[in-house]
Amino acid sequence: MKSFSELMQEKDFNSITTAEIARNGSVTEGLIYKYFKDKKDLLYQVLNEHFTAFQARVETRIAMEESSISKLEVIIFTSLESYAENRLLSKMLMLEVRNSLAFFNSCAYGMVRKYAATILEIIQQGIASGELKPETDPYLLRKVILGAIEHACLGEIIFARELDIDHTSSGISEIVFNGARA
Amino acid sequence: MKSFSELMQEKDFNSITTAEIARNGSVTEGLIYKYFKDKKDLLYQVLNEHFTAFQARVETRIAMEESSISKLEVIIFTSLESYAENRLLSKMLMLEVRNSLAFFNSCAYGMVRKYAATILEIIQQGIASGELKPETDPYLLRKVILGAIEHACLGEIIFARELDIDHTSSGISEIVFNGARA
DNA sequence: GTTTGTAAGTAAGTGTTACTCACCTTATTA
DNA sequence: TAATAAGGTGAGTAACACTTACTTACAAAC
Repeated sequence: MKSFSELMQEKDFNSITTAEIARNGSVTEGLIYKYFKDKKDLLYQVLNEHFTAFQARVETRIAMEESSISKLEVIIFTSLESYAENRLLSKMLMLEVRNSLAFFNSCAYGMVRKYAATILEIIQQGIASGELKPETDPYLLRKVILGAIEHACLGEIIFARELDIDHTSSGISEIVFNGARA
Repeated sequence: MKSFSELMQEKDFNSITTAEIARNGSVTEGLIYKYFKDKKDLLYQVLNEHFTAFQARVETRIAMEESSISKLEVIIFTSLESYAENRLLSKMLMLEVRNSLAFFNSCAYGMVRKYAATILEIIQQGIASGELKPETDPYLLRKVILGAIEHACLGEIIFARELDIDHTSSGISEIVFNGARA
């Protein structure tokens, strides 16, 4: 996993060969398959470690917020921050991970679900407390938030443009919570 | 392209072999490479046809709307409709196309840019006419809309769940234009 | 202190698959 | 009619993920 993570800093998933991973890790190719089902399984386990750390960071931060909306704002900000901090990993996540159905059975996807569950709970609390409109579909609001976060980073990640986290996260929050209509 | 489109109805991109495409199209493998740079180029040209048809449909419909917001609502609805109508193609688009940088140099991506440009123009008109808040970042609003559309379909497409177009599109519009805050 | 079971590790494959290339055949045109 | 290009072929090749038969290290159990 260490060897693979190192190589991920240099090149994308399909360009990394199992021979390279083995060589870089000073083991033989065969050994990889003693510990990992296949090359993708190796990737998913690396992602799982990353997601676990991210989830911990998110939970620490939202514990410090009072209102549901400010919790959601913190989630938006922290997500963007994480994308910006781990550009190569994010690129892999957005471009290469989802293209296999195996991902959706992996432990890494389990962490994604946990993250999504956290967001849903906050939204439901917000509706219950009257902060959010009672007619809001919580699942749909979650989708809009997650979609906005991801799409906001997509272009900047792919084309290696810099990402203004503050402007982007406050802009998303403004649109999602207050609406774009004048 | 016809042969490849047929196979796309059955299985995903990586599972379709060039040998199969050739056999199904009653030509030899070598011939494919006379007309297409590689396997992905073939995919991109199929996508390009699809995007061109979609763009035409969108433009016809928005020409019938007066306000910027209703034009954008039409775009949201039409996009969801297109995803729902072409589930396999959409799956490929969301899961398999983006994972290669070559896509971003393809003619298919050119159509995506055109679609994005259409949305941006409408947003800018909306700001100019006072329909949308003057402080709105048009690029960010576009990202939120596009991200919301895509993410709203993602789960339903991947896990083959049915997609309620009316509920989803009106829900997205409500959040994006009026905000979720009570 | 030897046996036994298992985990760690290896080297040499194999099968699949995208892609190439030298060559043939049919149409077009000067 | 000859030249040229376009349409088409089939046998190959290189790369690469993955397998397998085998060896070594090293505990604990008897």
